[in-house]
Amino acid sequence: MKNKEISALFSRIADALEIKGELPFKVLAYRRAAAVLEDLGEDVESLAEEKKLLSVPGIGSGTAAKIEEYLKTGKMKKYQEALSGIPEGLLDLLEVQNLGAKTVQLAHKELHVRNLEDLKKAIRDGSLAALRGMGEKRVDNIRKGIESYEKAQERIPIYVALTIAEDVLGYLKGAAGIGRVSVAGSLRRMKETVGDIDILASGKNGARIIRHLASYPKVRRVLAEGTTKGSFVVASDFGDRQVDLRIVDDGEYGAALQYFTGSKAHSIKLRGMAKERGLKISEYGVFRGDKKIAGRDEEDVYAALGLPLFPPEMREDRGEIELALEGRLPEIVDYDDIRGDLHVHSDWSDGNIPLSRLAEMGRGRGYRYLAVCDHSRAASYAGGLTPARVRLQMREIAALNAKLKGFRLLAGPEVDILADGSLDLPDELLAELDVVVGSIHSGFKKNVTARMLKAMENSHLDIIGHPSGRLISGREGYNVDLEAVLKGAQRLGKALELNSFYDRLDLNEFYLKKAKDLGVTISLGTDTHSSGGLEMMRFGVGIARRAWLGKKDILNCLSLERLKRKLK
DNA sequence: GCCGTTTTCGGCCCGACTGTTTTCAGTCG
Repeated sequence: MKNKEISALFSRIADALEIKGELPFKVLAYRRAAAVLEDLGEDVESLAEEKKLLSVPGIGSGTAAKIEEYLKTGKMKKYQEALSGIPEGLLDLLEVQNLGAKTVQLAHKELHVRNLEDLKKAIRDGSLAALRGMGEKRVDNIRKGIESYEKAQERIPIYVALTIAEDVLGYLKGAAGIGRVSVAGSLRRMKETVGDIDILASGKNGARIIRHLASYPKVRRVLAEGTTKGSFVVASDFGDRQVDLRIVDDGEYGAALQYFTGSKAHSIKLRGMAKERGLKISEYGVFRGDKKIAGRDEEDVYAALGLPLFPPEMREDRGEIELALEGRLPEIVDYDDIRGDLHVHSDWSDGNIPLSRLAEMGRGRGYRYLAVCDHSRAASYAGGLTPARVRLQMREIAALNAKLKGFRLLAGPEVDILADGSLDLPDELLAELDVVVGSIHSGFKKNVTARMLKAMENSHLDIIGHPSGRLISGREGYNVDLEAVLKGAQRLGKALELNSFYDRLDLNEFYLKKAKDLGVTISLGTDTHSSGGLEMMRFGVGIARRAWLGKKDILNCLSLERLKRKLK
């Protein structure tokens, strides 16, 4: 897939044009094209072959031609042209907070700044501060921007972001005069990683609420502090992270929540629609002329445009608005539709929770079942179980189940898919188990596609675990053709896992969407190894919702009885 | 550069905050 590659080119073109002072809308168009490509589920190359590039919103005749040129020749003339006269290191400066194209352009023109080192020098010797429109404070802010840029603030995993956000939310609720309060932004939309943490609150005295948060002991630095808006650096177990807080009147809360939840593309489309209908949407409400017609609740804002209240996870401008207008918005899975967890480890292999405790934890969450999926012997590093140990564990599970009412532990190892695609436990044993998850744990680059396909030929296998093998924190994943695996799963009637551990979220939302389109069933498992692990289910469901999966697409929305029928 | 049940030309989301300015420009989301 060359999606990312081409997206990066467009992004660089946008940066270069912006520094050169090109028409802002042109820059925006390249940015939009880059963002669309980055987020595109389809392979841009196959789209180009099928002559469907123009059907992608944000791709027009200009960018389509450039994509085709690049696919054909490996080059893009516009790219060379845009970057001519721009030193390599200059574009990177746009990543620095508080430093935008205008200032970069100025520093380049007046001081011949070519890269970060030059910029730092210009700050040190005072030449930057001496430029027109600059001054001590602006330079100081740029210096701080460089500081955090050099700390290479990567994107924040959703689990980390939500932990910090809920901590701040708890503190904010103690503020005098505070009304409603919620997370917003990409965190509310449950993206797998977020850039920053957005929180919205309503209240009469915004300045006081913002001061309240500024005095939170975990706030290390106040970046901005106004009457409606504040930015803070908050300390956490996961490092310092930026939290943005906005305060609005309670009567504007719905409009503000809609606006600050985004996504940007979704909101821009709404604003365009509003304009067509003689309305105006802002974070303060929906207006006809000077008259406010909605704003207190999100639902009213959407209703003013004849739209339903979209689940935040669907607000990505991926066709949801058009479908809703036709009354065909799909119903997606809810957080409490999940009847059980289909991937947890116990202290029999590399987990640290006894079976009896797992059963209590599962029941405590209102589940009807929990699949105990300890590793098989090939995963020796994880204390993988031999066939004899598997049988022993099955007996203990049966004994526990005999004592449980309305809840079952399911016996189901996470069996290794070996180098030749066979499974790491004998067929006659697999036949006796409730559920069989097959996963790759070694040989990430070796014939992974063929091995997975062969494993799926085994009639005892039910689910392929973490099919891509990627870790969000930085492991690329298997060398695998997921399209082929999806088609194999469709043909052989197997389920694929959505591993819901926050650093995996594997399959990702794009392949999940494809799975849904192919009618492939998805199984949600948290890959729990320790206490708190079951909580990861919310991230899996969040991603499932982003992929528009419904109850019927998900194995563990089934009752125990129907699940058992489906598995055997 | 993209886009169109008002348009193939002429629009393109819009407001807060900050710092530099005597009324606004840059940056951000």
